This record gives sequence, structure tokens and C-alpha cells, in this order.
Amino acid sequence: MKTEDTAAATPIRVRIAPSPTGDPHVGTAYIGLINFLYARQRGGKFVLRIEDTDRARFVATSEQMIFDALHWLGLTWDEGPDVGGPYGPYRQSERTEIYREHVEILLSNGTAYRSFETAEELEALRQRQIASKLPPRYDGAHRDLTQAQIDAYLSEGRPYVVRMKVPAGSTTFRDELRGDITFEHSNVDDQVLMKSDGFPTYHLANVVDDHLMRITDVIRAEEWISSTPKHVLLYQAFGWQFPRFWHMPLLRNLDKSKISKRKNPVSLVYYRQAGFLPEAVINFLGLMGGGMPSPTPVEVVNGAKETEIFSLDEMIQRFEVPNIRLGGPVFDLTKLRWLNSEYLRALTPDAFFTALRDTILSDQYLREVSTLIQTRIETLGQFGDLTAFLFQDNVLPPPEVWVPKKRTPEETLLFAADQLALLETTKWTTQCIDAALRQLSMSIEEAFIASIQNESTQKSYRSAIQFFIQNVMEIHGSNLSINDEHIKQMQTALRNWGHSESTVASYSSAIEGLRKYKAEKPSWSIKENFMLLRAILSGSTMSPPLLESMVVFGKARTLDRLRRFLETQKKLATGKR
RNA sequence: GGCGUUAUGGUGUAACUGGUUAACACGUCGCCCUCUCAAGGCGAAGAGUCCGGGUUCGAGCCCCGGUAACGCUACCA
Repeated sequence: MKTEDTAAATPIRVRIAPSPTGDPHVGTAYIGLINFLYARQRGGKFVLRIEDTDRARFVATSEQMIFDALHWLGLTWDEGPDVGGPYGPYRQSERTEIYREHVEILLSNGTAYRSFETAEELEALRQRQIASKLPPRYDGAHRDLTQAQIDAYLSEGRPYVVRMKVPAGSTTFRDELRGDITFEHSNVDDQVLMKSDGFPTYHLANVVDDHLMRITDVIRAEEWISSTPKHVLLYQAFGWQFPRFWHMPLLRNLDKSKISKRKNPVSLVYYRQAGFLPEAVINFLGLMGGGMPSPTPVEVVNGAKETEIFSLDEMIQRFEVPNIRLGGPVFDLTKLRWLNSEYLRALTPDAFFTALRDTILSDQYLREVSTLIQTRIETLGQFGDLTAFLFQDNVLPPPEVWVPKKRTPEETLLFAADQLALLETTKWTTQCIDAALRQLSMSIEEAFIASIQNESTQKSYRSAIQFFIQNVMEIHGSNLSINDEHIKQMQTALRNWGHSESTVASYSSAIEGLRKYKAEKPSWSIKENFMLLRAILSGSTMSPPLLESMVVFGKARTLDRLRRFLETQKKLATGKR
């Protein structure tokens, strides 16, 4: 069911609320575009709010990058942290007092309660529920604590979170694009509203801010549908009127999963650096999920392309809500490239030259590249020979370049995938990349221990491995591969030392784990590590300094090159079979 | 597993709201143009609309039942 609002008495106010947790995301631009179009078309306001309540994932440089990326695309907001506005502050970290007050309201009217469990206790609960095939959910243990108990915990100084008290019953809300959606409350968790660090969770901050900022239409991604009842319940708990909800379909990878950096360049920084024009990117995003008018016969006669190529202004004029399609559109780079080529060709020669000079051949980039090779150049004419890979979109080294001696292509690719995963989370400076790569090359035992998530397991594994090395490896010499015999020897040794059977069992499983890990992840020296990366990045075993090159080339493009390398090799491998 | 959403060629969209042979664009392939490669021009293959029922003279559009994919299931957003 598609509905138009009838009484447009109050002016439209919409918002996007990105989290500064890394590079600006295409999904943010996509949802931003839809909000922007809707607001502009109806003379409403478009608000930018920064949702920085997650201090664990916070990235300091991220906020500015989000501003830059959205500006680059031509999306402008009427209110936001940088431009201000009547309903600020627009940064959630600056609104903690507001949330605290609102939590008090909920606490005193009985729609929320304090919960004193530790994260570990909750994790244990979850594990138990999963083990017994129950849906993992908070069991409500502290839902009805007596005032005396609460006071006791409080005076102990026990940290607590505030959870919402979901009543019995069900909630139905209207999604403007799909119609009514109903959720039974038995499927709605007592969501944490305020974390023990005093910061609100998304759910609370979102509802409070949307209300205080007079948001009339919440246009966001489909992934939020399941938490919308929580939001509706919150509006009710406060006694507020709630906004209209619109849930846009999620952008997808080629395999239809939610778009992700493992399978697609997802950072707007990448598109900028790789030389996509903002007009093309925003046009392409506008094509995703419909919203644009269907081609009329006249337009088809005049050339069908005209029906797919839109400027931002044209999109504002022609965007139509009923044209929105609900199936998750695949973000198809191939078509984006074609669109971009159309825009590029349409440029005047002068504008084209300027575009080149401003991006791929900017003075700043040339300067950075030139510092990389000054000491290893004989004539200026060699510049291109030394730096070509920093100007190419595609570099595909042959196997003799990227497969190290004494390694198989398979294990090399496995390791390269590890490198990619690691670099994705690494801060992009030479020091940080260096440290990360060295971490990857540390001893196999340490790497194994580091791969264990649980801290106490980590501890017990560490002592198990220590024991094993001292009591079994000493007997057999250092570089042994673990076999059943070794494990038996260790068990005997443990029993001789009078250790309990449970220790024996846990040590054994630790060593089993190590053995498996060793088989899966042969250790790579730092030298091999660097060389592999060099080969993939530059297409050659000779290049300017690796780390500096990576920094100059940029995180987004470097990761994309790695990703494309892995993808291509995968395709080649399956093609051969 | 539970809950929710979605479903038209490989991909993005269209089909006057039930009406001939399911359209356009990207991609793929072929031909023309051309010193090459693009661009451009011409053409081709590729879906019978997730499946099964039903309503109807008539269903991609309506109804019922399945299936699959995706999302959520955190002191992340």
C-alpha cells in the first residue's frame, strides 16, 4: 500500500543520521539522497545529525569525511553540526544530558528499568539460550527488582543499564511504502536504552532526537523495520506523536546480500579517488530502488538514455514516491562505470582536463608520488616507469610475481585474504600499517591465542601452550608438527604432575585448536608479507617503499585493489576447473 | 530457530492499475565504421514474470498456499 500524506499542515522535516565509525558509506549517500529529494521537493527541511554514541567504534576523522563526501555529491543540509539550526546540538555526544533527563522520565513512569547484569553474565545467558535452541533474548531478571534491591545495588556502585519495559501485547505501525506491519511483543526484547557508560543506544537517542528535532518523516533503510516497534513503544512511553516511517530497500552485493566492503567498494572516498564524477554517482544512486518516473514513449523515441540520466535538480523535480520499488537493488559497478563514462564524454575538453587535474593528477597527489621516487630515479623520463601503478585502475600481477617461492597459490590467496581483512580495520598511516602487518607475522602460537575471543579462554590456552612447548616440544626439538602422540605425551605429563582431568581436557582442546590453526594458517614472515602486498599493489616485485606507497595511494583504493585481485584470482581458479 | 520484508532476462527498471507476441537501459555476442582501441550505427541471444492452486472471457498485476533470498534477533548503528 502506498500512501500520500493528506494533511501537509506541518512542514516536512527529514533527516539522515550517519555514525562516524569509518569512511562515509554509499548507503548513507543513498538514503541521504532519498531524504534530500523528498525534502527539496516539498519545500521541507533536510537535517544532518551525527550519531556518535558508540565510543568503541568512534573514528575521529570520520565526521569531516562524511561532510565532505555528502558535499561532494551535492547533497546540502539545512541543519547540522556544522551549519547549526534551531534544534541543536546536532551531534548526539553533545546531547547526553538530554538523554539522561529523558531516561529519568521513563524510569519514573515505569516504562523503563535499571538492569545490573554484567556483559559477561548476559553473554553466558545468550550462550545458554542458543545451546538450548531458545531465541536469545534478555530474560527480564531485573525487570521487577524491588526498590530496596535497586537501592542496594546503586549504593554498591554497581554499573547498570536502563532497559525499556516492553508490555504484553503487540504493536502495529504503518510503513508508508508497505502498509501496516505488526509485531507481537513476545518477539520484542527489553532493549537497552542507556548503556553503562551513560551513552544512549541508537533506539533512545533516535526517538528523542527525532521528536525534539520535529522530524515528520523517518526515511531509513529496511534493516530498521524490526526495531521500529521499539521506537513506536518509546514514542508512546513519552506520550509523543510519532512520525511517518518509510523503509527503503537495502543496497545489495551481486550475490544479493546487504552491501558490504568485503564484496564492494563501499566508501564514498573510493569513488572520489578512483575518478567517478559526483553527478554520475548520485545519478546512479537515484536509479537504485526506483523513485524516478517511468520512461514515456516520447522519451524512448528521443533516445532511451534520457530516461536514465538525471541531474540532481531533475531528480528533485521528477522523484515520485509511488515509483519506489521494494526489491533490494544490486549495486552494479558495471553500470555505474557506464554512467560515469557518459558524464565524462559529455564534458568539454577543457572541463575534462580540469577534472583530471583536480583528481587523478592533482598537484598534491603528484607531489606525494614524487617524494616516493626522487631517490631512485635517473632521468625524469622514468617517472612513469616507476609510478605507473599509482595511476592505474587495474593492476594484475601474473602468478610468478605474487606467488612466493615455497608457497602454493592457494595458501598465498588465503593469506592475502587475511591481509585484506586486517588492513580494512587498520588506521592508514605507515606506522599503523607496519604494526598491523607485523602482528600478522608474529609467531603462530601467539597468533592462535590472539584469535581466541574470550579472555579467560585465552589465558588458559596460553598456559596450555606454554606447558606443551616446555614438556613436549623440548623432548622433540623445536619445530615439530603436532600429532596425536604429542597430545598423549602432554596428557601423561599433566597427570604425572597431578593435574585434574578437567585441566587435561582443556589443555588438550587448546593444543588440538593450535594444531588445526597451524594447518589452516601457515605463518608468514614479515618479508613474505610485505612482498605479497607489494606484488598485488604494484604488480611487480620492485616498487617504491611499500608502506609509503600504500598511504599515498590511499586506503580506499588500496583495499579495492586487494579485493579485486582476490576476486579475479578466484574467478580464474574456478574457471580452470 | 524465531520474527519481519521482498520476489519481472545476468544487473537496474517498465508494462496505461486485469487486456494483443512482457518494453527500455547496462552487460554479453555478431556486423558496420575505422590504422588500433573506444565511441557511434545496425542486429542477435537472453525472462514467459519464484513455484502450485484459485477467481476471470482474459492474470506479471486480484485471492489462497508454499518456496527462496535478504534483514533483524548486541551495553553497533
